Amino acid sequence: MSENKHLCDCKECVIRNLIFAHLKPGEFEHICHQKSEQHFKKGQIVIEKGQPLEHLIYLKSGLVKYYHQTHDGKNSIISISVPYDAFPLLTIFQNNQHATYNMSVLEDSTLCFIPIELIRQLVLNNGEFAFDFIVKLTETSNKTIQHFITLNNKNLRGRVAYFLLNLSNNIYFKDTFELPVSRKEIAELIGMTTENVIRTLSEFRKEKIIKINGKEIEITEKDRLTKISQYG
Amino acid sequence: MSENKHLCDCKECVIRNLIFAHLKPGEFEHICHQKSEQHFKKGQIVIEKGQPLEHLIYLKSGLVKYYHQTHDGKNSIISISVPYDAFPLLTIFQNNQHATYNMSVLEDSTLCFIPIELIRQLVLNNGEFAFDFIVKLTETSNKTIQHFITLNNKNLRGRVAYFLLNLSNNIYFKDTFELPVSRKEIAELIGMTTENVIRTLSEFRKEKIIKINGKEIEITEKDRLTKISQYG
DNA sequence: CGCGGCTTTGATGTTCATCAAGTAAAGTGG
DNA sequence: CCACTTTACTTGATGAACATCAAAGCCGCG
Repeated sequence: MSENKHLCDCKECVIRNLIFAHLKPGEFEHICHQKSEQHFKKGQIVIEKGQPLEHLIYLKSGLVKYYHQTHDGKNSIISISVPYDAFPLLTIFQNNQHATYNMSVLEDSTLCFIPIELIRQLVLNNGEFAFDFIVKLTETSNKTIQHFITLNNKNLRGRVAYFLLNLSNNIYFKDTFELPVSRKEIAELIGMTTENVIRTLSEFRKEKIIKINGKEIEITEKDRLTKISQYG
Repeated sequence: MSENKHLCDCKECVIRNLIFAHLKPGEFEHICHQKSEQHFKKGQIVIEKGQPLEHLIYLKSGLVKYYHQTHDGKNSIISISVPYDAFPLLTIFQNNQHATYNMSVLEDSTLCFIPIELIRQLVLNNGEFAFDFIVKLTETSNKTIQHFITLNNKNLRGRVAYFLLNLSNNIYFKDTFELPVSRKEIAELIGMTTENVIRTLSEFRKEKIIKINGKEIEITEKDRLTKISQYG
């Protein structure tokens, strides 16, 4: 490629290395010109179940949740996504292009919108891209299914422990961190009531397994927490 | 293609219309020569979690289950697959080619084994195939996730009703049918104990919503069953 | 014909959701 | 910036839903 005054900022984007690793230069430019970025404020709803879906919606910065709402208004969080997570891949290419889940923003976030038609063309014309796409899709799908299986085999203490350990080991990579979500959202994610999330956290505090200061959590006895999570 | 004495029997196979709709003639022959068929008897295990996975394992006839086993030996059934179901797609192309779930046979079954490498080549070289593959993958994944969400939002009566209606409406397309699984397997599929599955079925019988004769079920009051499934 | 797995029902206990009530924190409008 | 309102958090008490335990009948299979 020759030099270009307006360097496409997609080139800096980490997504590139995740699902766009095998793009040819022309394809890359194309995406860059058709994509758009949008900012959302905490709490804003990005898309609701049933709405027409015309873009692959990717998280550049911030935090989002995908959730399901029952007829009586109870929410179940299916996944909380950090930037460059592959979960959005699961939500496109399905029954006549309508959103399967609700998506809203947990923190102020920047989202990237890429027309689905563009992705479809890439799949059709670039085998390596298609393969990468499938691998990511499979991994994400299995991770999500595994999440549900795991929860169904744990009691309340096990679930809360599992949630805390997941944050510590897979997201923040340290033992002290800020909870990115409310107690209510924890409850919706791990399938219990808000009261019982709080109760269980308090128990852990009294048992000196964790320290709590508002949204700040410090895991002081990771071994015990791990055992509780494994439950037996 | 010129005439061929040994017509490939894949040509008759329904799978063709599901994920192999867009194969070019040469590709088709190739699959046909590399695939192999195997018969399994009721109860036999086809593959266990962690074993190397070298084939896309497709169900031609019979019934199989994919399940997860906890450390203390309890099973959760993730999916029960009828012939030509797309669930097997979810199980290939993942972390270094090892099985994610256990797979065993619920009835005497015929399975078709297609080398994964062959599928990979198809994805790389045939964009339409890749696209079909992705759509099926997405649909199956969402159906499975939906299964878990649905269960988590139902009480025991709702779950059993949902299970029966699923068989009646989506599998057998009639109101009288043979249960293809034991009470224990129903329990493992919808996340409750065997005793409570039986108890709930008995309740429905006493309430004259269904008739039971061993494994034969007749749904006599589908409306009420549907309401119970919707729960509220 | 007897053994083991599947099925069924009842009795009991535990886990968890629900209800209630109060405190702390965080928006909101004047 | 403060009064006001709303939302988030916390703890305790209660009851319902469900798992577990126990015991017996049934069926298929060697």
